[in-house]
Amino acid sequence: MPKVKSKSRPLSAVDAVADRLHSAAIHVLRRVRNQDTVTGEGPARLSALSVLVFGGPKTLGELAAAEQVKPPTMSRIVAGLRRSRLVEITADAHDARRKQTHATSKGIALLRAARKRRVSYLADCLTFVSKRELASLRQALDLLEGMLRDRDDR
Amino acid sequence: MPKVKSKSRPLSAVDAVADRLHSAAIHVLRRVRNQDTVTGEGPARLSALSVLVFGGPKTLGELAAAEQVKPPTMSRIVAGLRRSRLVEITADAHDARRKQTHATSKGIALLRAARKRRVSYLADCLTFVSKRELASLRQALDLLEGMLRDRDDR
DNA sequence: TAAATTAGTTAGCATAGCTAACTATATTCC
DNA sequence: GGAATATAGTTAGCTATGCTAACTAATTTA
Repeated sequence: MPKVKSKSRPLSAVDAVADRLHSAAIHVLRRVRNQDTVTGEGPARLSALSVLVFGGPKTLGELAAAEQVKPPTMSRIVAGLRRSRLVEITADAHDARRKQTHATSKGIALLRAARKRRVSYLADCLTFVSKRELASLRQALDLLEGMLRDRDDR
Repeated sequence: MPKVKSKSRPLSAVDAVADRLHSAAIHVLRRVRNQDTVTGEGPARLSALSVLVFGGPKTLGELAAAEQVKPPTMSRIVAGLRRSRLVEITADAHDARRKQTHATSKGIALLRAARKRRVSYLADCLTFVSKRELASLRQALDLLEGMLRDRDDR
């Protein structure tokens, strides 16, 4: 959670970047979202499935935390994924309350295809970007990823 | 719509950046989203209101196009904003089918406050970022904004 | 002026978020 | 050991947001 209010640098400059960052994030996702509709699964399900595919099996609570939603919400998301045979649920060996959720091969395949479409779309958008610009984008992403890692609140 | 498939640069490098860009956009928005809950209005309403505040009055169709949703969806969003007295609807002078939607002063105030919260949150996250890093982020945003402008399909 | 198009709404469906209240299992504490 | 408490997940029910299909009303076109 952000606690520090400002520092030496003029705040307005940071504000402007923050504002543009927010706007750019919205617009990037809007474009990409359209590429996902063909999967037949909604964004919350695809996102949860992605956590399972790239992070391995998780309990419902872990998934909810990873996706920053409440348990009842994740319960329904997982139920939907299960109906579509994209995940399977198994009992936890050490705690009968917990349920391990893991992606099926169908789930893995679907996610990989979806990811490929998304990435292809953005990659196409980046086709005419110069090497130097691409490098600066990469640098900015390093920065953002670090920032998001440091501030993993909420 | 992306039509060109690739070019000279090795595709995997672009793919990796595209993938990271997608992921970063998701995570930035997830953080920021929480800051908006105190307004009592959902994301779709705030986003539509933002279009009205910063872009001036719009017809329902224009708003739907700007927000990339279908008219019935925007119809309901506008109805919600109206119930909360954040927008007002007036008849179009030239076409009786059209309805002009414009933000009220209450709507403008609410949006400004929400925007301030969002930007403050992100700005706080960026507080410990160096001048050089901030410059590279700014550069990357220039690039992204250009890319999004060029590809204003869908 | 009749037909076609366009703007917006209404109805009805699905997903996705929440809280409150519940069940079932684990843990803690006397 | 057993009662109280805490934790994991589900169920029920609300709101918001997306869609398509079908409708009304107004405008344009033929």
